[in-house]
Amino acid sequence: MGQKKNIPKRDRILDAAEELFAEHGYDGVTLRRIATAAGVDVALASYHFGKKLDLFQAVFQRRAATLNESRLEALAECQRRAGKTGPSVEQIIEAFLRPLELAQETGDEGWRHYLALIAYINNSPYWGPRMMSQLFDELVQEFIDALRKALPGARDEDIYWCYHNLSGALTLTLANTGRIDKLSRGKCKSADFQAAYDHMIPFTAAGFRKLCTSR
Amino acid sequence: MGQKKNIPKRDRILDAAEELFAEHGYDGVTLRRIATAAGVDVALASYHFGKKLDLFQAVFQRRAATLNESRLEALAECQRRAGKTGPSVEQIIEAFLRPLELAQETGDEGWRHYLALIAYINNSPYWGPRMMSQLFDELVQEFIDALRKALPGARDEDIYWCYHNLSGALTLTLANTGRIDKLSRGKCKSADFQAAYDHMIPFTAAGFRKLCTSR
DNA sequence: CAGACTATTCAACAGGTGTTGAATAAGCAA
DNA sequence: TTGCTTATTCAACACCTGTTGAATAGTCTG
Repeated sequence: MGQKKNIPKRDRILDAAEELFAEHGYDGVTLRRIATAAGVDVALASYHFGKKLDLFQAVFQRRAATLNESRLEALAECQRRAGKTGPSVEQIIEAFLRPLELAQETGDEGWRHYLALIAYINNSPYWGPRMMSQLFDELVQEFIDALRKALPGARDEDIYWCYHNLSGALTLTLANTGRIDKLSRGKCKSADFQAAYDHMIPFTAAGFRKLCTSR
Repeated sequence: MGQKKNIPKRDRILDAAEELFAEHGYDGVTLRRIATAAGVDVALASYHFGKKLDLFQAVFQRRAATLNESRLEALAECQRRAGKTGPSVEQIIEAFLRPLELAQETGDEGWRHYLALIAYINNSPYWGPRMMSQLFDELVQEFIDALRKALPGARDEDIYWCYHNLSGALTLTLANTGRIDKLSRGKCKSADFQAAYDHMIPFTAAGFRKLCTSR
């Protein structure tokens, strides 16, 4: 139980904030609750991170670079493998999603909480426009470019709407609300991310093909 | 500007709460802010609705019945039209989505805010499990049943995962965060709900077919 | 060791929170 | 009108919020 004593308190604050922000949102969490969960005095959060909003952004940024790198690497590798013809839609979407699954199944609960936080931010009319672009736009555009090449002749408008649908399905998966468990009466488990992506990849790939293939 | 003077103050509170809760979430809004936006004293919210949480649920419930009826009616009508063979996947999804578009384009901003609130709740690990089931499970199961008939031989697990993807795409659309506007550099507008559904219907229908058609 | 810097806690603040009870106004029946 | 009920405001409460400055402990360098 007390094995986290080794982790520096600064990091324990980030971990606690990550988990609580992901579940209750920015305003649903107080600094005192974060401090208590981290086993730390309230003032320490201010000392390390300044204002509450700065802590929120620190949590948001902590894992962003790592995540972007692993996804870009996955894209690069699938492009390498595909050779001259370029990767298929499925392969691109797989590169977009699988690194998330890996992060979620890593045993480190932090990644699961972090990705739930991304879902919270991405779905929020307030935070979404303020925070998503700065860290994820560049990555997304890379994937869009790859998709454009895999879908020659597709209208840009259609590609972006398809990506919107993919992003929505992904966001709800990351949020990990457990709703599908109830709906399906246990047949599906929202914590089973592998199953989620196994279904999401062919599902969305078929959608892209349907809308973006000239016929 | 002052044309809402006729609306009873009780309803003005609901309207203001609806809009603010949808944008900032439950904890991001104070009763005082709601009261100010409604042009009303703070205590009036408590008088009409009791606790803050009760007001939140009142907002959540106000339009639920109307919404469910219009969607069930759309399903019934598409089933009537389809006759003995039953409606196609596209037609079922259309019945699931179009009433939302109608509500959003009705000129009454309230519906747009309400649906954004649904998106907030559905994507929240805290509120989702607590609030979605009670009002929307029955409706969803009706549509799932229709989809089962339109996709004979499909495994239940696959159907539910497909519905999950549909629900995610829909949720992000309702949230109306404007992110796709930036990403597409204006080519797509998240406020253009008709365009959103025009793309979402064939996109998700193709996904259902891909995963739920035995081959 | 001293010293300097960092990390952490303690105590307190000014302001905001939801909620309540009494006071006042409005609407309506008799 | 008189009464009664509902609607609305006012004032206040006890509590919680983020933030800060001073005080204490810890860590490292010389």
